[in-house]
Amino acid sequence: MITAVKGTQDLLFPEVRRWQQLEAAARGLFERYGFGEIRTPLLEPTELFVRGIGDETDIVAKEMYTFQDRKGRSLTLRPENTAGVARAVVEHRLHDSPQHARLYYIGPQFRYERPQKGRYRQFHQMGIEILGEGAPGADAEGIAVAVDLLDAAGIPAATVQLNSVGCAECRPPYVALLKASLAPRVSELCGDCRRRLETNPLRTLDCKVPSCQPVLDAAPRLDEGLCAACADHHRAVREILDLLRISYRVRPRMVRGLDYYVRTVFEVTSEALGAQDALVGGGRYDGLLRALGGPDAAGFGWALGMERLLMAMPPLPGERLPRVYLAWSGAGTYARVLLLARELRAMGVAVLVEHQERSFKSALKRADRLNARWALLVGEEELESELYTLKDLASGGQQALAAADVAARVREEAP
RNA sequence: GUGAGCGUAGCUCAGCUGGUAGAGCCCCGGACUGUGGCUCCGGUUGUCGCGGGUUCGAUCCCCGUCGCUCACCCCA
Repeated sequence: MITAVKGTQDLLFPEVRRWQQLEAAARGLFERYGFGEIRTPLLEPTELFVRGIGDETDIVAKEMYTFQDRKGRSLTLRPENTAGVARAVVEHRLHDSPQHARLYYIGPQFRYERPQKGRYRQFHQMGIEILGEGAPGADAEGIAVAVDLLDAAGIPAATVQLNSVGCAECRPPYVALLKASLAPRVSELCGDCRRRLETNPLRTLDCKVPSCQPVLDAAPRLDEGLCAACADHHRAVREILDLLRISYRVRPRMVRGLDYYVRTVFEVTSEALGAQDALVGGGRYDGLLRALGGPDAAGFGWALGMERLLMAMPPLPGERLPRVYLAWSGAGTYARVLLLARELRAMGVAVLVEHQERSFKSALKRADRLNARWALLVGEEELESELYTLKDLASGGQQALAAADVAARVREEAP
């Protein structure tokens, strides 16, 4: 048996209905905030992610689906969408176009990781990008979009966690200071932190191992290492969030795994999830466009994990589909029923026809199993009178109606 | 990449210290010859993940392997 590739999955009805509703709700919200959709390729040159995300990051170092095409070019299935959007912006010179300054995307992403709850090799993200706007209001508004989306989805217990990781000016000196402070006590750190000290010293701050905490507590604080401009920016973002009545927690040690972030970084986590509890992650990425050969333009964005959001969302009530199940019996009825079904569909009614002749009893049983809202019975009597028996499967009541009246009756209820 | 748990019918699972498999659900039909849901009756479905070993005999014990799940790492 051929099975789906590890870490990928088929989305079946009715589960897929939840995806459709989430996407529709998100599109509506994004557009109310002035965002327009962008669809970028799933496949990009590997170089894009190496330069955009950073070759030292876990994503690039060990989690990419990378392969060579027939001409030997290295291609990668996108592990996230910001780099692709940035590439498109630079390529089409969208940075000067106010029309394209606010973009959103919805689509699959790929990372070669060991799957677990809330983490898949093909997963789906929706996200926004605000380009060319360096003011702190953009950060706060971007976070507001995420919060509104989670509210609309009915997510309980979601917390915004906020931090600033500085900029190209103040971060390098801080990292040097941090490294110097931790080096003498390296023996007290966990194995992971010892490794991080070499590869990405900032990440040690995020360590949850208890024995590391005293050492990290004694280390110089990231917020104290911020330059005046970064500190002002951070303060302003918090003030605007307060103004918007968006609650958040400042986590001075939160650091994110993509190299392109500067200043604001944030996450939204939910207790409704397992170990992989981040629903949304993002931040400011001034400088990314430039790193990709574009202008020195500001950027802010986030991505939301759709599988995780759906996991945390309350379930939908069951649907009655198809709306009308057409049951028939008797010689010569089938031909009439096929035409009747088309007639009803043309009038906007969802109809399912049984192609096997079966008893009304058996047909009604199937209608019930299919969770149909109505059954339309067509036998010899109906063929004769051209009045069809419409049965309400919830109440059990039924009436004889002409085709147009059947359609009208069924359409009285919103689908 | 590392660790742990689990692979028995389409699904959820049972199978006692080894004697070659069962239930519920689902599906189909009937009781009710033009009326579903409840009830009752009947019917269909298995390389016990795969390969090897131990044994008179393995779904059960051992080894390997593949898959799934959860966790670590990291992230959405």
